[in-house]
Amino acid sequence: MPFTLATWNINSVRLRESLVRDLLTQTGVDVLCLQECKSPVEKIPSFADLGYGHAVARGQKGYNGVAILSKLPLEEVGAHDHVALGHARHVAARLENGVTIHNYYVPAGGDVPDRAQNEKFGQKLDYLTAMRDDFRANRPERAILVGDLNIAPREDDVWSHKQLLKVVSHTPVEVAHLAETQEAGSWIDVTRADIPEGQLYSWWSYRSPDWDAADKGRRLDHVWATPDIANAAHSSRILRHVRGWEKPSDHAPVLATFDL
Amino acid sequence: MPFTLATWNINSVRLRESLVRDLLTQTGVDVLCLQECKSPVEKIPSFADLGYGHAVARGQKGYNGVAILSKLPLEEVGAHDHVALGHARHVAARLENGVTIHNYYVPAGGDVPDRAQNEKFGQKLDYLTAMRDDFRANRPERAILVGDLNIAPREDDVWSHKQLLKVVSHTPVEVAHLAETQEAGSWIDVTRADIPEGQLYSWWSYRSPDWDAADKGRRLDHVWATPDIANAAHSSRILRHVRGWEKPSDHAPVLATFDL
DNA sequence: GATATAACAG
DNA sequence: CTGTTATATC
Repeated sequence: MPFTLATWNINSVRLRESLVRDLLTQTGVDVLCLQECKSPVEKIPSFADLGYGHAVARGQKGYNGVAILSKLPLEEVGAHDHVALGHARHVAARLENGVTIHNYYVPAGGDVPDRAQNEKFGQKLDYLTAMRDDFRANRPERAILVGDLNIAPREDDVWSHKQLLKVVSHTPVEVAHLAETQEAGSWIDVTRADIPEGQLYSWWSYRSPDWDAADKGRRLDHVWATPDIANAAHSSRILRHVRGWEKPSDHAPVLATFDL
Repeated sequence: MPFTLATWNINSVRLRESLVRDLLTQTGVDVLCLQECKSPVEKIPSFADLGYGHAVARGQKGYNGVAILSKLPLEEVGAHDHVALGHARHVAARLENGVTIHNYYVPAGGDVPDRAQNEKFGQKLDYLTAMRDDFRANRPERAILVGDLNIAPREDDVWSHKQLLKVVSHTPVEVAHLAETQEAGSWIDVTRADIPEGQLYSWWSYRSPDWDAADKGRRLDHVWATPDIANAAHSSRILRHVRGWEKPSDHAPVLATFDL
């Protein structure tokens, strides 16, 4: 049974409930992973009427928050609080086909890319290290990892590699940490396996009103899979037009289909 | 030349720019006096494209603020800061026919109708006294006074005279202060001269979702004129339906026409 | 209930 | 620029 999965940083699931509904209706994805729900779990809207009767989530009042909405039955298999930040940044669930889905929202890391000056930057790096150590300790199998990892690793994942080398999300130290995390789980970057060439972005700042023309984007949102199922993946795509919807999130949904 | 004038507490002119445009387009009033613009003067939207190329205003950042928008040429003739509150609560302008328009936003007065317990209530009374003294010192002629006076003077200006006797806006001491202010300028209550009988409200609280059915209103917004021009007034009306517009102000516009 | 402000975070 | 949380005001 092939299934299609999407990851989307929604930047408030309550404010953008109608956008989530539009995405679900228009794409019919089987699984939607959301980040930055900014909502306690009990106040996350239900999408059961659209066929998404299965959901697992972690939430808190004004910040962070992750949710997995699904047409297919789901079993929650835990949630990490790496670095003990007390943040709702991860939840995991297993489908009936045995595939585990990890939904992550990695800390943004603040403005200054220096852990001596900026505590948040250190927490971001430590968070990635904790993820790495977890994957080393518990090697993932038949697993998919999606989410807003807040790092654009490749030169063609940003609008200007040179201008972003010292900008949080594309600094060499972050990219190195992300690479270690990826290697630790033998994760395959499904989006880039499918679309190996060319500029690819999933986020455009709110601060540029002319985001589409200026196109100063970054690929912060990712779909990864373990090698045992990575070759089942295809049809990866980023729904750029969603960034242009009325009152949009600053992130666009990233999709992939798995024949499993 | 007859001209029609409206007064409307808009509760943020920037948030409700489209409502102001709708009112101007649908009524074609010659002069619109706004209160609670909640905007610095330089950030008040322009309505010149609708024919309202003349405007005078006083404003401050988050509170108060008054503006007169006009199709007819206007000359600003000053603004009072009664009681030296530093609030933008009055502006006056003169039309080419020699009529002076005063636009007032009298302080609301807080919750407790006792100047010993509630400083704001004292300021409201003092504001009215200062208005009175000004009219005694400078007797108005060929003048119109409009605005949110935050007092419903008559029994039929409130949904329940009895239940509001101790509620700020309808207490005897406020009504007495308003009467002195009115007498000092020999002001005629144009709305009540035109519509002498029956309940008449211009404000319904946001706190009642069912404002229309419950109809617990108060007439806080007034149109007054000096005796030399008061008999030229007719066709007074309160646009109650505007209170039911999408994202409304809690006040409805009050209109009058003057044949001058 | 509905505006505003401010500080914080993205 | 766009969210959140608070608080203050009407």
